[in-house]
Amino acid sequence: MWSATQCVEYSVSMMSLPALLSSRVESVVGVDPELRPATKPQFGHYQSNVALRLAKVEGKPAREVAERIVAAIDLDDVCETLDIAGPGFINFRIKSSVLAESVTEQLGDSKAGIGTIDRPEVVVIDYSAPNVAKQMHVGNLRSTIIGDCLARVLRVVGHTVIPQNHVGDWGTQFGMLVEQILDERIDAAALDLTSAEALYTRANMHFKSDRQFADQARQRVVALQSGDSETHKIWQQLIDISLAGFNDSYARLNVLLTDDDLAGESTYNEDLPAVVNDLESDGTAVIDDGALCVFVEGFNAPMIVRKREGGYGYAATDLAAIRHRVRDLHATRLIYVVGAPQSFHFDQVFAVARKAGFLPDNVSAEHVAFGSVLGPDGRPFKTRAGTAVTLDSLLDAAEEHAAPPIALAAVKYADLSNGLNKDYVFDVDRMVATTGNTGPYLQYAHARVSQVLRKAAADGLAEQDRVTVLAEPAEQTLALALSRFGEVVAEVTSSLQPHKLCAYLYDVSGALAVFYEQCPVLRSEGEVRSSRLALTRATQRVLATGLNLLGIEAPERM
RNA sequence: GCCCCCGUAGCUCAGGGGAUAGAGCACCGCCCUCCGGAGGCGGGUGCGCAGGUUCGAAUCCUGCCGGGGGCGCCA
Repeated sequence: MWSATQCVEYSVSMMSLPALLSSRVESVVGVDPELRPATKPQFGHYQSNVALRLAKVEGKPAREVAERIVAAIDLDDVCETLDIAGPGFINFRIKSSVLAESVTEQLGDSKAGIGTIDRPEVVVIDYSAPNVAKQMHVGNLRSTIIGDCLARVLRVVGHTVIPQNHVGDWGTQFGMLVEQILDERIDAAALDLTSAEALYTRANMHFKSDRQFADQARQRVVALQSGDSETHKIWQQLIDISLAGFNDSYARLNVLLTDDDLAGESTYNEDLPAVVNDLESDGTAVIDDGALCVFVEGFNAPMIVRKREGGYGYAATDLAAIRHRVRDLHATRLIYVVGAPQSFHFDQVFAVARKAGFLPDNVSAEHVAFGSVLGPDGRPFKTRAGTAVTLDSLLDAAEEHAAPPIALAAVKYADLSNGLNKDYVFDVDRMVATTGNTGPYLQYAHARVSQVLRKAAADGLAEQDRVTVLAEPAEQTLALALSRFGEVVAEVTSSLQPHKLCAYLYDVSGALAVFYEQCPVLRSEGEVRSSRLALTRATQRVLATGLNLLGIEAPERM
């Protein structure tokens, strides 16, 4: 059901080098040549297996097909002589003058080679969504920073991004919380997030152990939903202290979310009767065992939109949210950055929304399902005390190893650099590490190039803006890596996998490190020096821009 | 019972049907008269098991084994 977004076409305003190569080859062979970065330096810069695939169709030896293709392609202006290798791979080595020109163009581009999309969309991204009266913990971290990264990436290519923070501010637990506050005669306005969470725990225990209290809590939910003023006042106080706590966390995490992005579950409360009415009136939803259900083929359980007692569940809220995002916000792409355990729920909600007409065919809906955070024992992660690790304690631990911007980079990158799908094992030592494939390593690369450029400026060297010499392998490797930036960013806008951007930036940093060791910049002279300075500037821009897309600061000194 | 995800080096993880499967950590060496050593270079008997599709499978299909998650009135 997500195929609509998988075939979005990218046409960049500035044709990137890989795109140029690909289109030239395709014009000859008639199919996507599936150009890939070469797996080994001796195979050139890009490789294609198109001859092997065509050989099967044509019933001819692959090398023969490859020879015919190579003879027909005119790439003399872009590549060195094409090589045919192994069973029939075609290897492309870009002329260093072309590579140099490409990096020069990139350096002059305001977005460092990131293309702008032809058909901008309105994209709603649902992420973060912490629960009121609970501190943010490491589980909330993933949604928040992944969503933040995707928002930045989609925005930079030209989409209109509308973040929606679907805060958990509605439902049964608030009856429990309000009732506990009244029971303990607490002034809710005097609570902070930590004490509210403790209250939550007490309320939960009370609810389970005291039947009378549980009944009162249920009645309190009804009072809340019907607008009882005393109940609503206490609820609002809980919201206020929670939002203040969340904003502290967002500020500390340096993410873009603001109060403008808040759209908690409660905001859809008034829509629910109408939404459910729509479903019921056209027969999409039917009463079953007292509850109003939607049965969808392929799902072994119905989606309950209205409970037997008449209350609405979170399925109804999510349907209302979809309706709002499509009808009022005019979104054509909906993205949900929510944990993998919710996969069934979202599959079902999307299917029901399609059936009900809330989700037209021209609007896509994707669940970016990320894995759970596990402890070293492979079980969902808890502290020794059995509670989730708070965000603040994790950041505190990281700041014992490095200054705040570096520590934050370590934590964010440790998370973003993992594939989304899999659960990942939480390890404080690894998350706060600053050596190896880490956020601080990328920042360090940026700080090094910044240092070189700072010294160049101090030496009276004007900003160089042309790469003209790429004689050394280390220079070529770096230039080649830089030229791929736009493709990688475009890939992330469709696959929604931030770890690919991480891997790319790590590649660039590695190429930079080798260049830095082998190719003196300031101690070289003449055209070599000016070219290397330009290459250094291009590297700085790609690293700074890329880190920014990850939501990570790129300091010039560290 | 049914469904989804996962299983790759000692550990944590990348791998878009293609060439000799790669990083980081850890461990052992080496590299500072050299733009920043948070660095570079060198060191490896690893794709859970068994079939299948294919010229070619870590990747696709089937069945097992192992781990996690989900499956009508919590959100």
